[in-house]
Amino acid sequence: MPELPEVETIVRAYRARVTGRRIEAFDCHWARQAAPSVAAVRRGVLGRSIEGISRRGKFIRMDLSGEAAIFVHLRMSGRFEWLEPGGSQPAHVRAAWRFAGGAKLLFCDARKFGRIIFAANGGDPTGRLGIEPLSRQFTPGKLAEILDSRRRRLKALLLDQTVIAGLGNIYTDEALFRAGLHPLRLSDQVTRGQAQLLHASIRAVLNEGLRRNGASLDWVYPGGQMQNHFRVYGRDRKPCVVCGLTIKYLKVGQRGTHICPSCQPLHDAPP
DNA sequence: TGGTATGTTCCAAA
DNA sequence: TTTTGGAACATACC
Repeated sequence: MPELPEVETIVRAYRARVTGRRIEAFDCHWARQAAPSVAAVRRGVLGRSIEGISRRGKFIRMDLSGEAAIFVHLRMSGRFEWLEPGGSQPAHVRAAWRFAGGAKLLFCDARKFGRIIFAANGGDPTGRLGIEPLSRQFTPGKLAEILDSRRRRLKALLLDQTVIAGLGNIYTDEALFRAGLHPLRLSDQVTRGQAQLLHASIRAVLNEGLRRNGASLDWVYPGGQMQNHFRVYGRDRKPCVVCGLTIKYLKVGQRGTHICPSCQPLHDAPP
């Protein structure tokens, strides 16, 4: 489900609620979602306080007292819910942290793909992630270097979290559309000028997603508005907002992909 | 009923 | 060595 803007929105929404809370209990009902194990996570978090919450790529990181941290990846359908004592349980609760006072942070996940990882000195699952696309280090030159040093389809490259961390299927389609680049174009066949445009497009779609609190497409992630401002994602068989031609749906590396065949040519026109 | 889903990982094949 | 394809994970929705 969530990509960088959605995860960041969740982190911001929960920051005030979880910061400073002392964890009194942890449980997880679907064992494979907790790593290294449910018992290890419980042992690790019990008695510690949450000192901060942040995002790295699509991971949520909760720093704990005593040099430890919890990492949560929501994958396709994970979400957080807040439960006050006496409140009613939402559907698909897979794990819960109970704090002093009785309030609970719930981890709900219909598809059970999400992960909760406890790390004490090392074992940080975000270590393999690529550059943050909204960071100062992500420059047009850096993107050009990333594209040049490989020969991969643009869509596959942008979705690769070890290269750039945080883009998912939606924002990748939106960024490629705004840059006028076909998802199947090979990365080393992108000109310097196109790389610059792609860089600006990536930042623009992510920033717009943040401004609109993410995109809400189904029951999984509520509250966002970005779904009302897609230019290409989910618009197959509808007219392109730029040229009016019909938006096409194709599969690229098992992922549904939306393009305007006219605005996103596979090859540059000869001079 | 079958196809589809905002994600990642693992292995085989090219 | 690098890149891609397919399956797997598990469930809900239309």
